Amino acid sequence: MTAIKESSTNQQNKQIVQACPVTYTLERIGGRWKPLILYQLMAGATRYGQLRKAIPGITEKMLIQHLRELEVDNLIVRDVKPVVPPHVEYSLSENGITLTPILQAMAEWGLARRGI
Amino acid sequence: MTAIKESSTNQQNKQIVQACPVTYTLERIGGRWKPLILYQLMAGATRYGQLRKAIPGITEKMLIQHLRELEVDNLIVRDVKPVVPPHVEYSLSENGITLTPILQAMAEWGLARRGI
DNA sequence: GATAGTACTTACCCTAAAGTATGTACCATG
DNA sequence: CATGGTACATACTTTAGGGTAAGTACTATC
Repeated sequence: MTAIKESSTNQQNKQIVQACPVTYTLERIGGRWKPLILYQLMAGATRYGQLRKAIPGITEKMLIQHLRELEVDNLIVRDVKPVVPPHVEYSLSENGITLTPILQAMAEWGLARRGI
Repeated sequence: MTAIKESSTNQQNKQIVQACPVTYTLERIGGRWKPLILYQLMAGATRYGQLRKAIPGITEKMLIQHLRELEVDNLIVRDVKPVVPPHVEYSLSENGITLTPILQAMAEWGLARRGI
């Protein structure tokens, strides 16, 4: 139960800025680790532990937090196998798959501009 | 003269994450107001004051800060006419123009997913 | 000499995002 | 009954991005 905050200018501006559809999109795929997570999942369904190993530097808190956000935004699917020890697989949703051309375009653009 | 900071994990992770070309791209076009600024400039060269009026909510500090970053990243060009009162025009650089298909793709994606 | 108009600049504050550290649940195995 | 393995959860701290408010430079015009 998060309290309703007084609308600070910061909050107001968040709303204003969301009128821009590009901003809307950036808010779904932004965040420090989301591109890396999405990249991993573009290669196919992946377990939680695999993601953690595949993305050096990410903490468990950040990993799970971003996974939850991506799930809420309907970009990925979380599949829990009812076994023990737990086995949880993440994969791109149909909606998430529609991001791949955009991510690829951004990857190409980035590769072409930076030094290495 | 900004002091050289001890490499906090936060800093380290920034480096790590930049290995991802998508992250590199997002860092150029991210920031709350950059998409809106770029959108305005996609319509053609625009003066500082026009930008400020065209983007409701933005403060002068944020506008100039983002303009400077975009200029440093060679995405926009700053053209100062030597008159008084000052007359400064901003426009997309050739490099900046290469972003338009990506921004358009993101705009379409965003428009298709959100409510209104 | 006060005001206006454009394009900034700078010192300070506040908050949201990211990071740290530790704990939980479940069962199998030794 | 302690340990290991998987997939989380949560309280707390730090940092960087964004916002506030006020000031600057230049000249023309009243």
